[in-house]
Amino acid sequence: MSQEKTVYSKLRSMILNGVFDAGERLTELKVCEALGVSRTPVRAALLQLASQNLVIGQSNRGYTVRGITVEDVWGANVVRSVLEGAAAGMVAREGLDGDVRDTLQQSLKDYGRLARHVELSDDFLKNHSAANRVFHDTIVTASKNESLFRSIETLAYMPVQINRVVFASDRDFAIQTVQSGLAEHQSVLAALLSGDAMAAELLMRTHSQKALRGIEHVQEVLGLGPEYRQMPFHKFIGGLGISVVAAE
Amino acid sequence: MSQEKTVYSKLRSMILNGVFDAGERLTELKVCEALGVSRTPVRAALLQLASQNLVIGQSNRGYTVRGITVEDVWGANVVRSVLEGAAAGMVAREGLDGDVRDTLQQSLKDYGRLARHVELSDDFLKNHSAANRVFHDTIVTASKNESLFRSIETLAYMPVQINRVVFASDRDFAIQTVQSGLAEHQSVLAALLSGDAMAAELLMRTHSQKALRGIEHVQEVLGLGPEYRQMPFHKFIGGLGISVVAAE
DNA sequence: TCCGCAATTATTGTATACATTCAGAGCGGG
DNA sequence: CCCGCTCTGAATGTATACAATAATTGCGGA
Repeated sequence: MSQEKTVYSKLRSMILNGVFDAGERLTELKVCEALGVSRTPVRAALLQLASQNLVIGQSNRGYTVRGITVEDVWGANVVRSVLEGAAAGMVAREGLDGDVRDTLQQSLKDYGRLARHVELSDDFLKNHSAANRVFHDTIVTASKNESLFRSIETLAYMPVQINRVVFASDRDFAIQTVQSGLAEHQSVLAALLSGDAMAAELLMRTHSQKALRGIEHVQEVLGLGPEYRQMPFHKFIGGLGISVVAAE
Repeated sequence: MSQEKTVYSKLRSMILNGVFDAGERLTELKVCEALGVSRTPVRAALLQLASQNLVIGQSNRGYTVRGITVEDVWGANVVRSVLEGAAAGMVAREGLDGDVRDTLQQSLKDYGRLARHVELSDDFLKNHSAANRVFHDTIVTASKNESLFRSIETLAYMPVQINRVVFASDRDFAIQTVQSGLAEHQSVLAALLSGDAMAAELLMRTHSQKALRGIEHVQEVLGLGPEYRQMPFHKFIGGLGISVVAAE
C-alpha cells in the first residue's frame, strides 16, 4: 500500500482511538517522525482528514486534532437517518425499478435467514452487517441522487457503525435488534412497493435511528450518567473493551 | 494568497464553467503548465477538489473532471432542503434560545425591509442574499449538530445559490420570490416558536425547495425541453449570459 | 515592571529530483 | 491472425532542500 494511504489510515485510527488529546496540535514533522515517512504523504493524509473533520486545519498553522465525542457520533447518526429517510421517500415517489426491488427482496431473505439464528460469531456479524448494508445502500443508490449518496458516504468517516460493535458484547440486545430490524426492513419495502413516499420516509428514518439505541444501550450497560454524551467516543466504547475501528 | 488556494479556486472555477470537457483527464503536469506553478500546490488543490466531487481521483491514475449537470445542482438542492428541514425540526424540538430567536427576528426585519423595495442592483442582491443566509444558517447552527452543519457546508461546493443568479435576469420573478420567501420565513419562525417540530421541518423543507423553482424558471425562460436536466450546468446558466461563480 | 519592537525559530509553503507504478505499444511465438 | 509477453514511457508517489510566514522569545526603553 502507498505511504499516503498507510499514513492516512494509521492517523485516522490513532485519532479515533484517542492516541492524541482532543485539541492537540499536530505538526507535519511530528507525524513524520512518529510514522517514519516524509512530509509529502503526511500532508496529503492530513488534507484528507481535514476534509473529514477529524483534524482542523488552520492556514499556515498546521492542524489540531478534533476529539470525537459520543455526541458527535450521535449527531452523525441522526443526519444519516434523515438522509436515508429522504432517500426512501424519493424512491417511493419515483417507483421501484425491477432490479432494485429484486435486490431488496434478496437482502430481506438473507436478513431473515440470519434473524432466525442469531450468533455472536465474527462470521455472523459480518454477514448481518453485509445484508443490512445492502438494504440501506440499495435504497440510497436507487434515489439516483449523487449528492445524497456522497453526503451519507462522508458521514461514514465518523464511527457510525455502532451496532456491530455493541452486538459483540450483548447477545440479548443483538437478537432483539436483528429481529426488529427485519420487521422494519419489511415495512419499509412495503411502503416502497406501494409508492407511499411519506410512509417510506418516516419508516426508514425511524428504522435508521435505531442505531442510536445501541449508544443508549452501552450507556445503560456501563451505568453512565447523562453527561456521557460529552465523553470521548473511544473511552465510551472502551468501557466494553472494544477499540474504534475505522470504517472503509 | 498562497499558490495552493489560487490554484484551487482557479481550477474550481474552470471546472464549473466548463473549461474542461466532462470526463477529461486532468494530469498534474497539465495543470502545472496551465497555471505556471509546481506540482505541490496542484496536488493539494486536486485532493480538495476530489473531496468535493468536482474531480474524480483514481489511485495512481490521476484525476478526471466531473461535469456538473443541471441534475447535479438540482439534486444538491434537494438534499439541502432535506437537511435544513431536519435542522428546523430539531430546533423546534429543543426549543429556541433567546439569542437565536433574536437573530431570526432581526433577519426577518431586514428581509421585510428588502421585500418592500425589490431592485436588481448588486447592492440589493447582496443584502437579500445576506439576510436570507442569516436566517438559514442560524437555524442550521442552532441545531447544534456538527455533522448536519458540515454536510450542508459541503453541498455548497456545488453551485447551489441559484436564485441570486436568476434574480439578476428577471425582475418579476425576483419580486415574487422575495415576497413569498418572506412569508415562508415567517411561518417557519412561528413553528419554531410554538415548538411544532413537524410543522417546522415541513415548512422549512418546502421553503428551501423553492430554490428549485429558480431552475425551472430558467428552463421556461430559455424554452428548454425536458432533457435540460442532463445539460452541463454552465451551459444552462450561460443561456442567461451568466457564468457560474464559485461559492465561498 | 510593563510595553512594544525586533530577532529568532518553529512550521508550513513551494519547487524539484528521483522512485515507482501501471497502461499501452510493440514484438515475437504459436 | 491472435494471444501473451516484455519493454517503454507517461504519470503519480516520495523525499528533501529551500523559501516564506507567523508565533514566540528576548531585549531595550519608558
